Amino acid sequence: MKEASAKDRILDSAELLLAERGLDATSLRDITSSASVNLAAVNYHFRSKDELILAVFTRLVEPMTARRLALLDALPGDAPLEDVLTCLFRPALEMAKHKALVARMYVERPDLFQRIFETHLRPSAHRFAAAFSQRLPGLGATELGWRMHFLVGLMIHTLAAEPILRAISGDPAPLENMDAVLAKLVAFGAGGLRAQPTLGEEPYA
Amino acid sequence: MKEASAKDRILDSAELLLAERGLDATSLRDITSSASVNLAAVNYHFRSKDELILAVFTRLVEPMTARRLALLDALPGDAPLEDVLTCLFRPALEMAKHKALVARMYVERPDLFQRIFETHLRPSAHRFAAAFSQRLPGLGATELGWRMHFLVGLMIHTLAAEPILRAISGDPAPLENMDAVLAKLVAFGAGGLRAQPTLGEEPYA
DNA sequence: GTACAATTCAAACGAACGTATGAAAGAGGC
DNA sequence: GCCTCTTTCATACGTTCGTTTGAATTGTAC
Repeated sequence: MKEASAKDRILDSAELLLAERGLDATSLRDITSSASVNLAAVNYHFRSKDELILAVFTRLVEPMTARRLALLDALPGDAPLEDVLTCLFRPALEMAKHKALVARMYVERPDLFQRIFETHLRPSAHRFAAAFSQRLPGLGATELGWRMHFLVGLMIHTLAAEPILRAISGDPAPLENMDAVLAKLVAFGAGGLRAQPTLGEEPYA
Repeated sequence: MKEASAKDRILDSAELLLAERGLDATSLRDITSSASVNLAAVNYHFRSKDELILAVFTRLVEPMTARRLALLDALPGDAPLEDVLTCLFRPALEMAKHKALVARMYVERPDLFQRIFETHLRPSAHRFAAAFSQRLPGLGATELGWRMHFLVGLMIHTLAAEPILRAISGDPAPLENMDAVLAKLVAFGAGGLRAQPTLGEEPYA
């Protein structure tokens, strides 16, 4: 049993705590004491708290994107819309227990989120846009952009909502049954994508 | 032209700054200097920062709920699903320039959000659930609960996404044309609500 | 073993935060 | 005028934060 390096232990603890408590609310002291390393180790291995957050997020997003594209590539060309949505949603739901981090990043640090989006998310977004467009011939690029934006909303909200769902529903682990949640997400998303497009024109993307 | 009271000026400044910068990231000193009041005024008129946040949020949510119910009550019994969704979404989009506050509250302070939900949102949620259920006879209570959860996700995400949309699309005010956004939200939401329900059973609510 | 780089450590820095205090100023009734 | 209650004010308290420093320790190659 190899000991994990200090750098990795910091990443692990940060991933857990940042998702659990929030970005601002988690101090470097929380992280380093949880990781059993010295406080200064963060600024030695990473350069600042922001860079640490970025590293945590990158480590989380990179395999997710890879998995998404792998699933999409493995899909037959005539696969239904629902299957494409599954390729998009499943890897997000699979992200261990740290789903909330994406949502926190999204609203607390849009500046950092955008950096991740440009480098890791935008290329795969284009791939999915093409897959959707092929299956929704009546939809213009503008309308599709908005609808993909809505899909992101469904996803991020569901990832972030575990504590809320727990409080509201009383279920201690409402996202436990991943496949059931995934099925509901896919059904709703497909229904929304297939809706009759509106008439107004809006610039987007 | 009557001068606004210190209490109201604090609420106004807090509403603006909290939505703009985030809950933790906005200090009481930011708020009081923007409102041109003494720092101690916050702890005099409200008891703490948390109570101030709660007051800001309550002042925002109360008329929104009232407007929602008013719109819903004015709806003919045979109005289509889309009209019910409009009653739900329009008041949210109408909330001046401080829409992002709802989303920030949602992910940064779920504890405070839940207090607001219980007192101001849950009753109207039941009214809307009934309106939806009546128009979607095939949908069980569990499935409807999840789909309303998805609707909240659409809404909160759209409210929160202005800075992201601005960064991604380049449009300086992508939510400016409220009616167009509303139409897209309603179309997508109605499509999702009408989708074929999944088979799995999940406890909810 | 010795030299050199990489890592860890305890300790401290200045800044910013929410909150509290007690005196000063203002408003209204008499 | 004076008394009382409300509101404002400057100032300070104690805490926590991200970051830095310089010495101690560990690892590695010769």
